[in-house]
Amino acid sequence: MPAPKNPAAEKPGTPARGPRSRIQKRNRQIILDAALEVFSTHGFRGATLDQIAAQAGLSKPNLLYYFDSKDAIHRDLLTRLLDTWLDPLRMLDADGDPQTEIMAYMRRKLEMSRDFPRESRLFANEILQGAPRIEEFIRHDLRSLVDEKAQLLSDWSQAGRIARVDPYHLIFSIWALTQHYADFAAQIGMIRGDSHDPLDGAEPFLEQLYTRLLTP
Amino acid sequence: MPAPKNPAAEKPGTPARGPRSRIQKRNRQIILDAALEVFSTHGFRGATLDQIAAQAGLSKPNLLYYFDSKDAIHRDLLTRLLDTWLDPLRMLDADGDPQTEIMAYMRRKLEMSRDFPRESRLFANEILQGAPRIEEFIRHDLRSLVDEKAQLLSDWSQAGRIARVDPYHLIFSIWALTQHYADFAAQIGMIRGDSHDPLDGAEPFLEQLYTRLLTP
DNA sequence: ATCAAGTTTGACCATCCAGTCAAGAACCAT
DNA sequence: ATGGTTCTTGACTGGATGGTCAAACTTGAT
Repeated sequence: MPAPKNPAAEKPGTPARGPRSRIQKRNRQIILDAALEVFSTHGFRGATLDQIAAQAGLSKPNLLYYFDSKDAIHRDLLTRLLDTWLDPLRMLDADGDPQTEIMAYMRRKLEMSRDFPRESRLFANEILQGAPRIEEFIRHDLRSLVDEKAQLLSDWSQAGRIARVDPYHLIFSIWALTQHYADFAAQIGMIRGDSHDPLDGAEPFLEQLYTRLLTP
Repeated sequence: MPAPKNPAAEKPGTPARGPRSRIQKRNRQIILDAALEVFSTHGFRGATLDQIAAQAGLSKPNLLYYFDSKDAIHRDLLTRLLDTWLDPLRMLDADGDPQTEIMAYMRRKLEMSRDFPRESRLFANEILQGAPRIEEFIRHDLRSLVDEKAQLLSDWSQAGRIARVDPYHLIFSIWALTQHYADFAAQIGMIRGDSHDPLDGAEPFLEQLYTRLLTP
């Protein structure tokens, strides 16, 4: 009298906390990487499981052995992304030198565009669609962090340690300028030549820009 | 013996150059407006004809009476968009005062983000997906325009009429900073409060930023 | 009023796509 | 080697979606 299903061995997805075998770990990573590639360029609805499966070199049913659904893959990617998305801004240190700190923040964000352009595009896709899946994150985690750091920037500004600038727009400008190099890389490549690194020259330019903007 | 089809009266779409009746003109406009709304937030594949039909208050077959296909609607929107997308940069006048001209360009782009945020998001969606449908436009029209204006900026820079800046990154920075307010409006709204106008304070900030950047 | 052209739609079709399932293949502890 | 577990997949299903069509309705010139 066999049980209708193996009771303990559910889908490895959500219930089993950590991937057990080496195969699990490896394949889940392969799938997430393939899915990041596909979701970041086609958006959630524009991506198909077949595309992701092909990209991963696995069969579609095999994807669904490792993840409960297309949505679960996407959610997993977003969760991992958001975990680290705030870090650069979090590191803005109230005790450091204002200009140095802001410059370092800009540089960290630029590095993220260089090292994780697909993650940036995944995020951009989500925001473009009205951020339905990460609304809570933005309204709470991101908002409170931004409010806190804007206050810090405002204090620095008041104290004359940086020029008088609107702190929110200062933060938005860093987001816009750095993420642009990841999100619009296709356009930049077509304009400057595809062999050209889109980020070439970006850092000196942004350093010049923010030095001039922030110096009191 | 009626002809199997009315021979001259094809689909009003491509063949008939201009919409004839008042109804044609009105409904095509309604459809394009609805489609812009839906495509700009969901992307091409994420949008459905049913969504567009509902938004337009028309039936799905009726959409397809006015346009040959989903793709035709999208193509029409993009074509109309690209027609005007270059205008702000085109207006950058070699005979004007450099700082005034660049500032005016920035302001025109910011106005476009204010007045046509959906068009900006439609464009952003297209670029995020690797610009498959507008690659030719970018590689030829946009690229040659940017090259030309970059040369102009470079000349101004060499002549000491503006600070020494990388002309390409200067242009990209204007794109990034202005389009961000349209493309990431959802995020800005969630951070600053949805009742708050996302663009509030943007113009003074950008004026300050570019004044400081460009003054020699 | 009449009728031909233009407009609208319910019903339908073919394809695509997320997700299922049962059977088979690979793995691994003994 | 053996047997239970984990992994893999071909074949399938149900629903969504782009697009068709013929029949009906509306419009406007006469």
